[in-house]
Amino acid sequence: MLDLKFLRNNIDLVKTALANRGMKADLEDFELQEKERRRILPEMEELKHRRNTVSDQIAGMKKKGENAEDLISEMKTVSATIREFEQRLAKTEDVIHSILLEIPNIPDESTPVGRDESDNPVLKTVGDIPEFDFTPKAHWDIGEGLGILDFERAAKITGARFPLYFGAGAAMERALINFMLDIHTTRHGYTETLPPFMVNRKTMTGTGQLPKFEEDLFKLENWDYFLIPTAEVPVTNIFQDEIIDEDKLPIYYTAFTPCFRSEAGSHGKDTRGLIRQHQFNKVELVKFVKPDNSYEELEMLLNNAETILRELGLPYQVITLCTGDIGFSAAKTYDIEVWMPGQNAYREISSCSNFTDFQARRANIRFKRKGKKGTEPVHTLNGSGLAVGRTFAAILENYQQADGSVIVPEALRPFMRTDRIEP
RNA sequence: GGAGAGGUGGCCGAGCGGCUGAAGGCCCCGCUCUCGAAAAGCGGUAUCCUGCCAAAAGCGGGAUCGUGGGUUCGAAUCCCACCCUCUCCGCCA
Repeated sequence: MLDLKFLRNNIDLVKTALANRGMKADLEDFELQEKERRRILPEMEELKHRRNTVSDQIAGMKKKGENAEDLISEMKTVSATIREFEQRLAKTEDVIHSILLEIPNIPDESTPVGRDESDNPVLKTVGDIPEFDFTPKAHWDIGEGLGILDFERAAKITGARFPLYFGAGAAMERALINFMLDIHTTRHGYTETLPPFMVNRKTMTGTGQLPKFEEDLFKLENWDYFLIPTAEVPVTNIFQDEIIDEDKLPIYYTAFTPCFRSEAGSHGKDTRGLIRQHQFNKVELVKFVKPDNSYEELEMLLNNAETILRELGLPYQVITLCTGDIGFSAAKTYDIEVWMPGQNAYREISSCSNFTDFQARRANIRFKRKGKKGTEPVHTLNGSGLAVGRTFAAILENYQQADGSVIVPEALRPFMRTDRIEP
């Protein structure tokens, strides 16, 4: 959410930002409603002021045993008028608030202007792409060949786009989760958390999934609860409506959770394999920081996510998302894309973003500077560290052997009972 | 599911129709005392919106005692609904 005063004073800047994102919002209506609000407000407050002073007066008179009937009857009509003003004000404030909730964050100056994903510049490429003296297979063929993945039975149990792991496959998924959490907690200074996997509407609004993107979420019947699409949602909202002490910042949290996404509008995309599932596992990194250095923190966060890929020996590239491709709540985003030999392409495996004060304002997460008056919204950041299912797929494809077996990356071996997965 | 208790400032906790943005305490920040510290003493210390102001500071106004309604000239205090927490009983991983 943008700051009301900021928006009021920078309408043109916001218009440009929206145009760069290829979107528009009803800023004309906003200006109209905001003008209306500021017309009603002083009138109403003046009446309330009168009511407050006269009520005191009545109290004084009653104490002395004087008759206050005239004042009381006057205040009856004043109160009725106030009630009318309040209703009108509530209406315009509702409209303003709902417009505000639908305006995306302003991209940072360093976010390149562009139309869509084809305009995302590559920032760097890391690691050597493996060479094969046979035609590398896709991970779903490898996994099914090894008997560690079974999409057909998963579809029987639930439906399309659900994973089912067996044996060494299930063990490797678990090993990856432990491996990632261990690195982030022991080497990168994150505190492990294990949050709820369902959240309420307010929490979903806090991070920006609602109100605009409800169709992307799974919602429970008879409950106003949603399955989380990422741990970002429950973890960022840990400090919802709180004022954090300045010396507690920065706060780093990591969390393993399953993620649930309806993938509305992705029909026909990535229909096979682990890339696009309704349920997948992810280790997430979340930061609460002071505004002063949030972009430095983003670089560190990106590096924390990259570490996992480097440790696993997986080749990848980092791209900067352009204004046309960046998410609703983000001001700047790096995507990490892992090399998938079976598809001869880089595929997204992590997304690291600085949300600046956008989520903090929605979720009302503030901090207080020592010796200074008032509060400020914190800056929130998050990134996948990493998407576990996609990491699993990347390992199968990059470490596959001619005989159909898969070598377990060295860093992962302490977490597994084997150094090779064989049929 | 049944019975009861309760939600007040950063924290603890009093208030139960007007003089209460809210006693008292703690935390924190200044100052005094001290070579310095501790202790003690004094003072300050909520948030949001809004007017004056280029802005900051400051001053003025409004709002906020779980949330939303209601009663009243006036509500933290009374009434209704909802949410949440705790205790006991039942059920259950």
